[in-house]
Amino acid sequence: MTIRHFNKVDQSEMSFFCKNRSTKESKCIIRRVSAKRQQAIADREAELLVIAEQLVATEGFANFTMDKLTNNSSYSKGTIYNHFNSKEDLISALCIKSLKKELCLFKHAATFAGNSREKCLAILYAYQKHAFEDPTLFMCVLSAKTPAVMEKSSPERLERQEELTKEVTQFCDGLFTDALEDGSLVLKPGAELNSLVFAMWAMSFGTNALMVSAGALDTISRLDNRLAQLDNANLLLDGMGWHPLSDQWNYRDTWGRIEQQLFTNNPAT
Amino acid sequence: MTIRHFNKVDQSEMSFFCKNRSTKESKCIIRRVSAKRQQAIADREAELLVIAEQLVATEGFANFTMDKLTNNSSYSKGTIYNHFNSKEDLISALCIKSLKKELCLFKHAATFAGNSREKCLAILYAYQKHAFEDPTLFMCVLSAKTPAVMEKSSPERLERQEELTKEVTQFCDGLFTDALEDGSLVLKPGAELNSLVFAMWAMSFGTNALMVSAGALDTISRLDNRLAQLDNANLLLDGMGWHPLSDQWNYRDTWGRIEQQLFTNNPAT
DNA sequence: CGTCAAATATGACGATTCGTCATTTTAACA
DNA sequence: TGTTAAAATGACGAATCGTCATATTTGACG
Repeated sequence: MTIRHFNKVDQSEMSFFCKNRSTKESKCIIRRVSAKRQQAIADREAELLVIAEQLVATEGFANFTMDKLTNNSSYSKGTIYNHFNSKEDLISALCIKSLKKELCLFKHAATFAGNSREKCLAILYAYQKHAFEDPTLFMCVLSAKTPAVMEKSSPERLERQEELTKEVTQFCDGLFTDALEDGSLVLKPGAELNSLVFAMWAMSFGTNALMVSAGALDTISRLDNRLAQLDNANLLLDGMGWHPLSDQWNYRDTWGRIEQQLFTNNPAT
Repeated sequence: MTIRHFNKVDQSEMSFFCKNRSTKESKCIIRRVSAKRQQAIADREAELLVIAEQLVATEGFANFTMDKLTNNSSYSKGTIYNHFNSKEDLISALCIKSLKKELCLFKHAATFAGNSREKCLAILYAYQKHAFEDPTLFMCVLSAKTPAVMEKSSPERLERQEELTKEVTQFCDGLFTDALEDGSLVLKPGAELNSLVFAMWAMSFGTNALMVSAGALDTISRLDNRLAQLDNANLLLDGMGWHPLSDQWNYRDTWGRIEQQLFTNNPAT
């Protein structure tokens, strides 16, 4: 069960290790932690997250315990609590992992060769793909917004979450700005760019959240999973007046091309 | 802290009491539980939910425990576990309470005197009002969709949740059907009524969920809370082609009238 | 009104799980 | 190789969960 080997992991994402262990009377000579060790810690954190994700996926959130994580990893409880100061903090970390994956997918999606509205759809395709391929991770984003988790996870991780969320929205801002510049999107009087971005975010988040978590309801299961996000987006983007409108362009075709060109054979991970 | 008195509560919502205690060798004469007692049980369940909600609101989900519920009520642990077979089951019950309140508000909203699109907005207004006035309860709906809760709450409650959700969507179906009949809404070729209802659901749910749970993010906090739901809805409904379109009608005015006529002085609860 | 059996309430208890901390181990640097 | 700070360990106390044997209450019936 235990995963043996991992590629090196970006250290900048490492948790703030040892934060409460600063010696009261610190010597003037502070021994710098070696890069090698730092790397080892970052790798281990990634390893722990993978194991945690597997456990959550197979046994469910409810049955996931820190003790099980301990038993399924090669580390001790104390070590694990050096990384995550509570179970909720770990959920928060999974949420961050999810956001980072999203951002990565989004950037890949933005390379789609097409008009501005098609690029927007590419992002949404990536979002949906993420939610469906990795529902555990996607649900972590949802769970992390839950008071139960927010209240007990470390301030550092909450801040990181916020940072990443902001980064995502800024990324989307860019898409809309481009569309405004090339004239395919024109702000209606009284409308703001911000509110358009928020609308798209709310719509796509709501769509994914309902599909993943309430997919069993027959109101939803009767829909075509692969097209729900596209259909919803088309309604909204038409409403914004983002050209070409859906009756002037075959976006179903676009959807297929996005899948083929960006997300087959050569997936970005 | 303990609440003393409650009005009578609909018994049909009572949890399936005593379900695992059927005597192995049941006598032929099954003594019927008196209506009075049934009522008492239903009342108590409502009372417990109110206390639980207060506790969650003041101390947060994370710090809410069944022991605290026990201490803050006049009943013992065993009695409480007769109502809710786990902490998660209780969350589920709160979710059901929330859905019932929503449905009630929606029905009240549907009495708004206006065209079909205005009625739709009235529903959304009610939805937003609920989310903002009672965020704890609204978040319960979110939490209840979380695997942690789904996995541990009783099948009966999960079923009830599903039932209520279905009832809400059918209610929305009605709105759309009316609009189709009076011609203010025309299905685009290839579109289905189902997917339009789902789109509106996803949009409004996503909007509320983000506003309530991520409201601290400055991307969101810069928006006008009271109008976000309206603005998003207008974009979407314009995209559906639901007449009168937002440039042909002053829906901001409608929004104000909804508030005044339906939700001031004489609120439905 | 008194009796009795079924329904319901109680809270002590065992089992988990959480998170901590005194101690041991590791590894960087001289 | 020796020294010392950082990091790992796992036993432990506290808190919570959910159960169950026992006590109490209810109300149908004589």
